[in-house]
Amino acid sequence: MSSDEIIDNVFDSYLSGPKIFANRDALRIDYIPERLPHREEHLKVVAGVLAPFLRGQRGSNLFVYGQTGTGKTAVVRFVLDRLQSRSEEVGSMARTCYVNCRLVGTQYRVLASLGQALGVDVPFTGLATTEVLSRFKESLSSRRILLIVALDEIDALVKEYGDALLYQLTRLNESLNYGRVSIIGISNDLRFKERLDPRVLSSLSEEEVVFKPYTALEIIDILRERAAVAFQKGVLENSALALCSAEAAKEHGDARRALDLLRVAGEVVEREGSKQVKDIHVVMAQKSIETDRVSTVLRSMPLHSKLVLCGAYILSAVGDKGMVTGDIYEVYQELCVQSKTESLTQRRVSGLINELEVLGLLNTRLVSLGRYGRTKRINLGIPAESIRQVYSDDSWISPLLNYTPLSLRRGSH
DNA sequence: CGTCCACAGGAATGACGGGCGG
DNA sequence: CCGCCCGTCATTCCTGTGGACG
Repeated sequence: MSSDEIIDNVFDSYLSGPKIFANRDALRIDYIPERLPHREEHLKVVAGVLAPFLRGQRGSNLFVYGQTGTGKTAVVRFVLDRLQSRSEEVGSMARTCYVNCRLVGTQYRVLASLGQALGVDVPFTGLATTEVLSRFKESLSSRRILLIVALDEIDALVKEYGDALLYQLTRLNESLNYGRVSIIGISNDLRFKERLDPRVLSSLSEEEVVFKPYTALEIIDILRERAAVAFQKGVLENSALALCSAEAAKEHGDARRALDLLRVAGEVVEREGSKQVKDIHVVMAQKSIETDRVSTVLRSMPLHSKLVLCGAYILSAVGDKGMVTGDIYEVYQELCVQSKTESLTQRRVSGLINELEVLGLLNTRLVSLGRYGRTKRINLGIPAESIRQVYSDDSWISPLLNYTPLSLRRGSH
């Protein structure tokens, strides 16, 4: 069979197979649905805070807090959309602007996107931040605009750059003759408030909404709404849907996780050419999401992290469980010799081990062995097999997978 | 009961690379 | 295009520490 034929076969079987999705996008996280089940109260609060804008008055600033996948972004964007269109109907000067701080990146670019929302021309670069700010002010003031700024993942911005920009924005109204600004800050890290100047904090959280995680039952309702749009009729089994929500509920009620799971399950079914999404597909989806995650980090890690992990892999295979930092460092150094790489210091490797732990690739526990020192006991956080699998087609690492450490060469110890 | 092991992990400093402003 | 600045990664040097051993 020629390559062309192979490809055509795949395409054909895809096209001729049963159709699973009606509108796959409805399961994506940036999709704004028609209804937001179990967020009626929050919608009311947010809409209430913003309502004064339609009468040309400034509403309060608002701080929205909640863990990932609790509907913060969806609720805020939903209300902003409605407000924008109502505002145009009644001819108010209220405008809205939504910015994801983490995606946009820097203070400058956040400010630039605010400017663009007003139609101000801001070059990608070249202007001082204060210059952008004053153009922004000028535009607000001259056109008497009431602007609602939603800053999503605001914690990322503050973590990187401090609260200087927020300070400017919260104080903007004092120096404006006409036009007003309100801020909606969205964060999933409550501790980030501690980093704020008290003046900024009190101004930002004039009003506050906390989004609690969804319960498993609530997630079922959400999935049902989305699934009705996303899937063809009769394709999705109820129990599969319930399983998705149960799994997501385990993870602090993360609706985003549930939607991902459901989408991937649908894709699994599509690929294998079956007609229905069943429990088994959800389980497969879960595995596939996890292995995807693991194999991307494993592949994208810097070389020395790979070598350290590889050392841990070798030691764990030897079975001599109870490896500690020193053991890994020793093997790591040998691996460096093998691959003709300069080795890093123990201090650094100790840091790398901590990073690997954060990624969930290693489990570590601080232990004291008394007379024999104080160190970290380390285990693999993922199956050894997945490490072997991913690294066996890495030309740098694969020759090292079967290396035998010197300490074991003569069979002693 | 004090020692002292084998590290943990903080602070200061240096090398490097990439983007920004002029 | 160049110099400057800033962030990241790494090194060096350091102080801290739980508990078995003597």
